[in-house]
Amino acid sequence: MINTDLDPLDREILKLLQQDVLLTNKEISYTLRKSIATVHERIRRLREQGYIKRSVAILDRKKINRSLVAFSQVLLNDHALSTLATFEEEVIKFPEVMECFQMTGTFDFILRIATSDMDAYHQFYRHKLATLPNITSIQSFFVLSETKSDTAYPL
Amino acid sequence: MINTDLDPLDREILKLLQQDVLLTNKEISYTLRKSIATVHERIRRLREQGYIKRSVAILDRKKINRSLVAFSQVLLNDHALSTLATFEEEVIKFPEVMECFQMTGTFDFILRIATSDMDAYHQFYRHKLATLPNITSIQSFFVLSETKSDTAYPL
DNA sequence: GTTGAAAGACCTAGTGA
DNA sequence: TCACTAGGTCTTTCAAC
Repeated sequence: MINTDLDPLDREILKLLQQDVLLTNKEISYTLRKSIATVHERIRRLREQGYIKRSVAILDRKKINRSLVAFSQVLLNDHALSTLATFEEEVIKFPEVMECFQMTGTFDFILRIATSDMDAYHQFYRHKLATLPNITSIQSFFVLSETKSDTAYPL
Repeated sequence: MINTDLDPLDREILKLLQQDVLLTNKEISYTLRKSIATVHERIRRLREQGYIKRSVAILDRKKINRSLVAFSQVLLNDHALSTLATFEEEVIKFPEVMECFQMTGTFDFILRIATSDMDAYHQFYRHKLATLPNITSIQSFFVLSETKSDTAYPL
């Protein structure tokens, strides 16, 4: 697919939808001084071409009993393809694991873990994460406060 | 406010909206075998009570030229309130900084940085991040691959 | 690519059960 | 909680520019 670059109107629409995807075409068209049909067509194209991957509700994690967030750095015994693949396959099955990235540097993976409290993290660590094969070390860091947490990319 | 706990219907609705917030009340009511009026009232309450914080479009970062993601661990010279506050105030102004968490452990903050490539990261590091006052050290790790990246909490 | 108009779908609030 | 209703809003399509 040709990477049809975004023009200024596309960018303005994406900025708005990154903040609030429930904005109506009418509201957007008013804000950007374009017709409803134009806005509608642009958004249809942005979805079809994959610029907009998903539209999701963001929950307040403290209200649903996920007050503790940890980042866990995992180092594996070796880097055989099967070792990496097995770790990835298994770790993403844990519901506590919100994100898993393979990394450059002094460890192999970084995980973002969300649990209700330290006790729940401990249970997760001891009975789930640490039981996976080929793990050399796990180092965990806990979030004290969220200074900024944004899903919107500047455009 | 009393923390009115979520009942099974609330949880099912939140599960669906975390995956796709554009589902119509009609579709949800069909899936969960409830009336549209019931679904409508539940969602209204979930928003009002703050369970649903925001509804956002998630973009494909590779398509908008943010291919490189880094985690940067920052250690400050001291932990005076003003030192912490100044760092936070300044760092969240950088558009490359998607997230900033104050952490427990051997460093003070972890940042998630999104840039177009390593050169852009280098520019950010050299001319923005490293110029902030009272920084002792910055250690950066780069994402090789995204194994899992979810905004939806299991319920 | 953009526009206005028109038809159909959906939202929302209300009533009564 | 549900079924039903009705007015108002929004989506989606399309011929025309």
